[in-house]
Amino acid sequence: MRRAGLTADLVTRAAADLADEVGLDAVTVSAVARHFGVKDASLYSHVRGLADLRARVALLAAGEFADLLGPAVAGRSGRDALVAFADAYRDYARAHPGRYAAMQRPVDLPVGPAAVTGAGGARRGIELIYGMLRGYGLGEPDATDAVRLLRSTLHGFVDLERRGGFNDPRDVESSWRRAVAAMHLLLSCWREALSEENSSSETC
Amino acid sequence: MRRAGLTADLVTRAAADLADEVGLDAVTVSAVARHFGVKDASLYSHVRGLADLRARVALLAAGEFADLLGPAVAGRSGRDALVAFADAYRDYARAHPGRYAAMQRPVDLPVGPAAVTGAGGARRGIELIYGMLRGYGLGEPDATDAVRLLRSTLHGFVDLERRGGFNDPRDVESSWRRAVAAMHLLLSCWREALSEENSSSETC
DNA sequence: TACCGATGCCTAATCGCCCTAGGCAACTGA
DNA sequence: TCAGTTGCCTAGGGCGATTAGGCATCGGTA
Repeated sequence: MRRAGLTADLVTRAAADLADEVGLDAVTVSAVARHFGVKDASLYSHVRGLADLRARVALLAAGEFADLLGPAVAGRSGRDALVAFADAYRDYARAHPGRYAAMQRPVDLPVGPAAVTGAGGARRGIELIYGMLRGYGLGEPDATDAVRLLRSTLHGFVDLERRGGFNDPRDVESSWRRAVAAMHLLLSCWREALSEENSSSETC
Repeated sequence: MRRAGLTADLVTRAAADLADEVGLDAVTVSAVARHFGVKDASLYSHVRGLADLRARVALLAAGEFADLLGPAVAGRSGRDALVAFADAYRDYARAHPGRYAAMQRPVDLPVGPAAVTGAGGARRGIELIYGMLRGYGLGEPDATDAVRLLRSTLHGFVDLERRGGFNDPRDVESSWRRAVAAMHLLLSCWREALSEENSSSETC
């Protein structure tokens, strides 16, 4: 009987692709097994179970994501960097909805040494934002607040868009560009308008 | 044998409470049945199935949510209204994570006449934001873009917070206040800084 | 009060998926 | 060539979703 030649990596990659196609919730051990023409039980030699599989997809995605965002901002700064970062962020989420969704849930289970590389992906992503913001000259705790705001807006927009939350006929692309422009404006204004003291000012 | 006296409403409410306790994903027909001391099959007289149950929870939540947000902004305007709205939004999401999650997924299945009231909840929520923004004097398409941006940021923040996405020691409350302040600043600036033409200006 | 129809809840049964245990065959390297 | 490793399989238990069909319980009516 021919062997399918599975490995944890192959299985993870197949699961990730499946997630992008049919949604993360539809990713099932059985479905992945079917994809390889193999019985469900066979996957358990490579993956601990469903939770482990999902965690691996999350780590894979985080790595890919960071690998994509890094080059996007490399060599740019200020507004250019922000726009490139934001667009790369949204593009990835739209091209890989399942992977993106997988990334969102916290990875509880350690998955071995590969976890280091993968978890590094998530961290790397955050670091990238911090680095990007350096150009806007923010110190702590402003930088943390700004990163959180930026992450919230990017994630929120992408998440609402993915779920079909924008029904108005108005072009979503334009709304996105405006949103990114707004983020740039905000980051530029931050020190004057949003720093600790004058948090109620209208210095616009 | 005593009857449990179930109704679609009771079942929905129990499912919503369960979702808030253990997470939306853990809401199962069996679990809700157990809660009533009843067999799973019995629920199918009141609810079409799991998808229907989730849809009902979503509609219930949307209604409650709008009922909460309305009073929060009533009688306020400008920054006050925005802060009250945002806080009510976040408070609801934190107090009712399961209901909030249920609201996020689109309701595919019509659930009968009750759907009208419920779906009205979602619409009402959006209308509220539009109304609130009226104070900032935005016309179309600025208003739509601004609503989308505001929704994105609020949802994104709340979603990241719920998932434990904020790890830094820096107080999340402060970050939230800054984020809301930032939204206010943005809405105030919008016409000067973000309207169609001068989308690249730094008029801050 | 006695009856009757509606309907609430049950049993029985099927299916899909998760997961474990144990076995045999297909690869690997000596 | 052969022994050990390991990949995939069969067998089986458990749980959740869902359907079909039955009986008891309820509300209303004569």
